[in-house]
Amino acid sequence: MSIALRLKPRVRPAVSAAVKAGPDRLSPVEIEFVDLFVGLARSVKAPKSLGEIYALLFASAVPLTFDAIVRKLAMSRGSASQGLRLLRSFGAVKATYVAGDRRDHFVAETELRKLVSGFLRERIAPALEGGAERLERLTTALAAGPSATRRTAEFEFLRHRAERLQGWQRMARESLPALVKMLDPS
Amino acid sequence: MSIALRLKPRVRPAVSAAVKAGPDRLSPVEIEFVDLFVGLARSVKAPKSLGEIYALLFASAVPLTFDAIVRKLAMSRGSASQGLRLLRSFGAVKATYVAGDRRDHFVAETELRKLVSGFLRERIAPALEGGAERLERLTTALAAGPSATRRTAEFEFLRHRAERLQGWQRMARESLPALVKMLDPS
DNA sequence: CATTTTGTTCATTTTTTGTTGAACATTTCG
DNA sequence: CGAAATGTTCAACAAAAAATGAACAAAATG
Repeated sequence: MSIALRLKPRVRPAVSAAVKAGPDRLSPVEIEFVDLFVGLARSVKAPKSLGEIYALLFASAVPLTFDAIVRKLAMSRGSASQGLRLLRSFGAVKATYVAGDRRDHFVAETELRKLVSGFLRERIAPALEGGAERLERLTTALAAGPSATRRTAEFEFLRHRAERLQGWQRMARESLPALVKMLDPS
Repeated sequence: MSIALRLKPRVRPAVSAAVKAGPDRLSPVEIEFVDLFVGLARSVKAPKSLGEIYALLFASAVPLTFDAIVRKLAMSRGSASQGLRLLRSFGAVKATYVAGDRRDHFVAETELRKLVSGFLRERIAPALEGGAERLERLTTALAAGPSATRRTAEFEFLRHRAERLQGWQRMARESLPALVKMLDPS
């Protein structure tokens, strides 16, 4: 593919060549960034490719195109596409417009507050909602009365535990936003 | 195996039978608990078995033996063993002593504060440490000087980004404990 | 001691998750 | 319009993670 590019006769558009090409290999420093972020990704049990992509953007002073990401990370288009989608859904990456180039150009969002709140919004909040739903079902099943459970003491215990779960939910709804707020200034 | 048990002639020891056996099937309410906790486990990308075990203990008024867990959840001994180990490492499950029974008896820890702090201690803290280590390496690679990177502007940018990472670490070290503290009272 | 009970380890199998790449839109350009 | 550029989707493949169960260790029991 790079061969095809080279073979294609082109007028040298002064700057464009340097901008478009760039080295296909990661610099030592970039490798360190990638290494670091891949480690972080793994620790959150996110796909490695996410870490790679984010690292590359984090370490880039200029917005990078889809193609640049694919080339520099030697990664499939499919992974890049899906990785970028996820990163965007988390608000960890933004697409910026670059004049004179119809391709998307991506930039890393580096504000910790935004990253965390994106993570909470996309990963944690849904789980909490799902939990709330199930908790209702549980309460219903429980409300079927002591008839469902043999002894009343047992029944009372379960009711107590269900309440404990509600307490957890309340805590989560209160303290997670507080945590985000805590990350605000420097 | 269950056949072998049945074939083995036994004197009925009055109470012991009921204590030892218990229903091998989950009650509808227990199923709801398991369902809920398996969902939570998945959302944290923890193995399903963790959720099952914790749910069972959470919904049990009495400490359960290893064997009871294996039977009620119809799960392999291997999974139960590993699951319990992990849960204990998180402080989510405690082993209690029960007189006249040499087997371990397990109870769920239900204080959200303890669960979260265990999670942070076992899963997040190590990641942060690893990150710190890599960040040092990165800083070193960067300190190799602008010589390593072509332009000084680029170099300055990378230095800036590395500092940003240090900021993240500081934030994490400060706010995570604060979050735990926030979960304390009711 | 030999035996049973209780639980752990670990090689293997199963399941889940991530990656790849080619086919398929869609848009731009000449 | 036809060709090229740019991305996305998805079926097939690969890698990683989890579950299984039999072999093993340790402790208690008789």
